[in-house]
Parts: sequence; structure tokens; C-alpha cells
Amino acid sequence: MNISLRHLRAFSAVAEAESFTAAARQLFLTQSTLTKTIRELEQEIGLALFERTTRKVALTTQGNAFLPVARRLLNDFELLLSDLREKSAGSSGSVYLASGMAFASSVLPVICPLQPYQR
Amino acid sequence: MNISLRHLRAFSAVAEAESFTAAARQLFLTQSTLTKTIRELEQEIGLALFERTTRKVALTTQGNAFLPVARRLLNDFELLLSDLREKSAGSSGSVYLASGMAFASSVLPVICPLQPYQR
DNA sequence: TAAAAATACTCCATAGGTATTTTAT
DNA sequence: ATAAAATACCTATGGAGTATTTTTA
Repeated sequence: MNISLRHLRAFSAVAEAESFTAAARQLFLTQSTLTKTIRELEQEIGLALFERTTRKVALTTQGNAFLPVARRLLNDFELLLSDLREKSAGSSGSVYLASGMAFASSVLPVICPLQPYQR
Repeated sequence: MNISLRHLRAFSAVAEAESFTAAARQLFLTQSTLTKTIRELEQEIGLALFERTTRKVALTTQGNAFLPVARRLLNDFELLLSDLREKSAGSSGSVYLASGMAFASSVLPVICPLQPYQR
């Protein structure tokens, strides 16, 4: 297995909601999937992150230490993404071209053949 | 699709090696898999990260901007993990107990039944 | 006893691989 | 001509779901 952002998101959500069922709703997942994800995470790092009964889900001491770091990481990642998307939007806008007939019929077709944009 | 740390690792490795084949070796992956991973990443963020010919792989301007951020993120993640593993090791060491006969035969079996350690 | 977590399965998407083709030096 | 990237295709793992069982307030 390989710890991924998915695990961090799951962890953060459960910590926030203090409930697997509620967190699953927020993540648009089922309680079952979320339980498995958290178990995977706990097994991989060899630590119990939550103390659970069927009535209460609470962070363990280690879970408490883990939480802020996990959240910062998630936040950094989201920032990186939005940063990229912004750049992406900037570089994929429309370009309007005006030219005389000669240029439009001779040069343009050569440097801009009508093919799916590739880069 | 969902950008993951796997994509960032792939990106970082290719940028470092300036070659898909070489980076794949370092990651213990095939060139084919790596090519696909990078393509996924580029499609997802809508940016070309590399300028490639069969002879040279170079970062685009956007790729250059992306690189340090991606690396910091990966680094943070690795730090988080080693931190956790350290804590994990700390909380799973051995405990040595000494007691008199009475305690050892009456109380201990109740609070420490011989079962696989669970936490 | 009722609500929530855990478990047992099923399914499908995708991470990974092999083999081949394309491309640029 | 050759080495490297791209592509086509295949497989197996695991992420996600449904249905059910277990647990505790």
C-alpha cells in the first residue's frame, strides 16, 4: 500500500466530523469505504489515529499530533493545484488574429494547420 | 482522474533525469508507465510540463515554475511520514514488568490477557 | 433497541507491465 | 541506424459500492 492524499483527506474529515458516517457523507463516500481507508492508513503508519466506539470517534494522542501536519499538507497541495489551474487558464485563452489575404492563405495554413491543438 | 503524489514524484524524477527512460529506472517503473503518468498530469492541469523530442526532455516555463513547489510538497510529505513512523516506533517498543507472585497471577492475567497486541 | 462502526462480498477503473511503433539524431 | 518516446493492448490490484453483522449507549 501507499499512503496518499486520499488517506489524509479521509483522516482530516473524520477528525473534523468525529464520525465516520458523517464524514463519509461530506466526502460523498460510503461509511464502509471510509472505514477501510482509515484502517489502511493506521496499518501503514502503525498507529491508532482514532479511539472509536459505535457512539463516539475521538482522536488518539498521536492522531492529535498528526492532524495539523496532515491539514497543512492538504492545504499546500490545493494551493499548488489552484496555482497551476490559474496559470493554465492564462495560457489557454483565445488568440485573435487579423491579417491580409496573402498572409492568411499562404503562411498561416503552414504554421497553424487545422489540427487538434498540441503542445 | 485525481492528481496524486505519484504524479508529483514522476514529474520530479523526469525533471531531474531529463529523460523518461532514466527516470523510470530510478523509480523502478517502465518508460511506458512513466510516460502515461506524466501525460495524465499534464492533461489534468492543462499544461505542458515538458518539451520532448526523442533526444531531449526539457522543462517548459510552466514546468519550471511547478518544479520547486512540487518538490517542497513531496518533501513535506516524506517528513510527515518519517515523523509518524518515529512516533510509531516509540509507542510500540517493549515494556518490562516486574511484580510479586500474587499480582502476577491474579491481576496481570486480567488486564493483560495473552492475545495479539491490539491498539 | 437503535444508530453507528466493522466486515464480507462484488465490481470496475487504473496503475503497472510487455510488445511494438514512431520519431529525431 | 539507433536510442528514446509514444502507443496499443493486457492484467491485477485496490478503490468504491451494497448488504449484512457486530457493538455499545
